[in-house]
Amino acid sequence: MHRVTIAEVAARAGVSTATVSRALSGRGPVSAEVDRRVRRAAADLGYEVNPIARALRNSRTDTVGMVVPSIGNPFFTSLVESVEHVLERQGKQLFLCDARSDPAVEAKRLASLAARNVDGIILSPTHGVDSAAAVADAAGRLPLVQLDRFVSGTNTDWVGVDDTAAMRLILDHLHAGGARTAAFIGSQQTNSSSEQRLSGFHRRAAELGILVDPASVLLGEFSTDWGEAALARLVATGPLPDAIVCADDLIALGVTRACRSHGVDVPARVQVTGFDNIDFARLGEPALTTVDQPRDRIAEEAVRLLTAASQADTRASTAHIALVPTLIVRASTTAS
Amino acid sequence: MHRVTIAEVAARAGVSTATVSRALSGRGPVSAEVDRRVRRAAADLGYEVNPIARALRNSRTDTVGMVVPSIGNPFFTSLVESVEHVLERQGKQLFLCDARSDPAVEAKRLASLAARNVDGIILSPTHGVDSAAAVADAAGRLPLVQLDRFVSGTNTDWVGVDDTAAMRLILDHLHAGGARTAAFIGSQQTNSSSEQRLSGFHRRAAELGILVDPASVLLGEFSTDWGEAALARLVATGPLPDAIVCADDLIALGVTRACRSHGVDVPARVQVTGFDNIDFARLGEPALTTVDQPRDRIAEEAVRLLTAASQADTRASTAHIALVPTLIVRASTTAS
DNA sequence: CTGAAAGCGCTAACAA
DNA sequence: TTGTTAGCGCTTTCAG
Repeated sequence: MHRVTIAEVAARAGVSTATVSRALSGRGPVSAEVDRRVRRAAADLGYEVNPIARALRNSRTDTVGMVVPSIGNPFFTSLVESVEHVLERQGKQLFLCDARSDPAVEAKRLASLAARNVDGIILSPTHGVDSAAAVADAAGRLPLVQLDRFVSGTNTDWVGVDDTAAMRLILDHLHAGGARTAAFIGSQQTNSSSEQRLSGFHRRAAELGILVDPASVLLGEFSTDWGEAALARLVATGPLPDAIVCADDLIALGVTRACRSHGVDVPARVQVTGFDNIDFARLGEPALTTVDQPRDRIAEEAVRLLTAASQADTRASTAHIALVPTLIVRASTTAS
Repeated sequence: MHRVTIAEVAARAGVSTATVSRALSGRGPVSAEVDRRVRRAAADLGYEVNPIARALRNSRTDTVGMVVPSIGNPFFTSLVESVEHVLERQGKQLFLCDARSDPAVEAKRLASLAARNVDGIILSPTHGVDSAAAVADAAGRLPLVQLDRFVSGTNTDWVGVDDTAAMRLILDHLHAGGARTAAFIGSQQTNSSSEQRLSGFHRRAAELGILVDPASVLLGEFSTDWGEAALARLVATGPLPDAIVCADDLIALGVTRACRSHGVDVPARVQVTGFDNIDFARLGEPALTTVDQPRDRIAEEAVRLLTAASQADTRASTAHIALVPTLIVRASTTAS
């Protein structure tokens, strides 16, 4: 299985390798006649560029790296899909890595991507603090934009959703549905999404006069298991609130499932909301009211920022783009 | 942002680049003293190998490519997680690609992986027929093992689950639960999983004397939407069967959801089963009885086959490894 | 045990 | 417009 090289194409077309390179890459002057001969020869031989040789020469790979906290979380996979779609239009490849919610793994992946000379990195950081060193390091070496979450103390581009606005939408809706007390089930405050959503929750609840028992703010992780466990705890410890605001759809799915097994009626006894609008949110029982993240927009902006960063030599001021989310009303809440 | 090269390490250690290479890669004789000096210099300078240069020289990348039909399908993402886990133990990286259920995209990804000199490819093919050319081509260039599904007419290693055995488990269980008529909701017969599951279904149903109305074999795609649509069709066209066997969990989740909205009691009126045992199967209402695929085993075997294939020069006989699945009984069926 | 030198496949000066 | 040449960073003969 021999790999055809540019030299063989050159020989067959009767020109030099430089000319072949110019003809095939389309930059550099080539006469129409020679161009034709070269393309012909390349086609005959079944020539394909060797991206590795090209990368070594150019230190560019036309590849973007992406690192997400967990490929098992449907929100991130759909974000990946959006990003890949945008990149494809630019003829770039995506190199996807899973950090397995572990800053150490994440650091390895970032280093490896940088070593592989990807043209830029799109990262949704695993941890708001522990990810800092690796992120700063990677950002110092190549263009990097953070997605959805960001690491405190880093100074890179970021694009995500306005969590505070989202919480406003959610709480206003719950309030309209009659909620006067509320609980919050989220993840440990180890990432920005979690923090922003919780603080947005507290703020709007206060403004609306919705009571939040500190004991009913439960922080675990972004998973259905945690949602189930947290609801069990709420049931055990006291009277249920009118509404339970969850930091993401996985948690909310766990909560509604636990409500079913505990005989708690959703939304009649307690309203429940999610966050992200993953596909499965529709399928819960009841279907989840949630906040939709404009993934395609997020992906587009991220790629745009990356492209801009690779072109500008001067590190221009960094951008923080917070997109406005949309409330998706379904059966797990009462207001229309 | 300058990248440290082997030459700089050599200069600092007062040796040649060849010696540095030998010391750092650990092959080739190096005196203890020199070895220490080199490592010291490398550490001081923060040297990291350039994987691109190494790949160009060695035509090996320590990277395995993986192509799945859809990264949005949780079954495939969990398979990816398993594979990555196994590879990590061997110090290899995974390059993941999404074929978006499109043989044309898949072909591009395969070609691109081959061009990038990955050491091998793990593929779950999108289409049983249309994927053939690209798969054969890729398999001719480097080690390739198919996972879960396979393309007819190709001759590569394969590892997956014994679909026929799985259908036996499912139908025996449904039969024990009293089912005497059954429907099948699957995807178009464009991939082997689909075909095998359907034929396994028919065979065991016949053996057990379970009646299958040809009109109740509905083929669409692996998605919740299709599950919902198919159930609506079953409801519209006639008396429901005692059981609905779905070709994967996504379909089953759609079916149970539609059952709720159509007021069909699961499992009292109709039993429903899924396939794959994705995380969300537990969360449906009712929780899904399904068949668990031993993902970790599948991943392990796949990587093992790949490694074997890269080492043997002679293309040994190809292996087809069908692992035995396990029935997971939950609330969507009646037998215990 | 170590160094010199060639070369993986490609592209960008520089010359012609 | 085209060819010659050097070199990206690394590994591996081949001499010493």
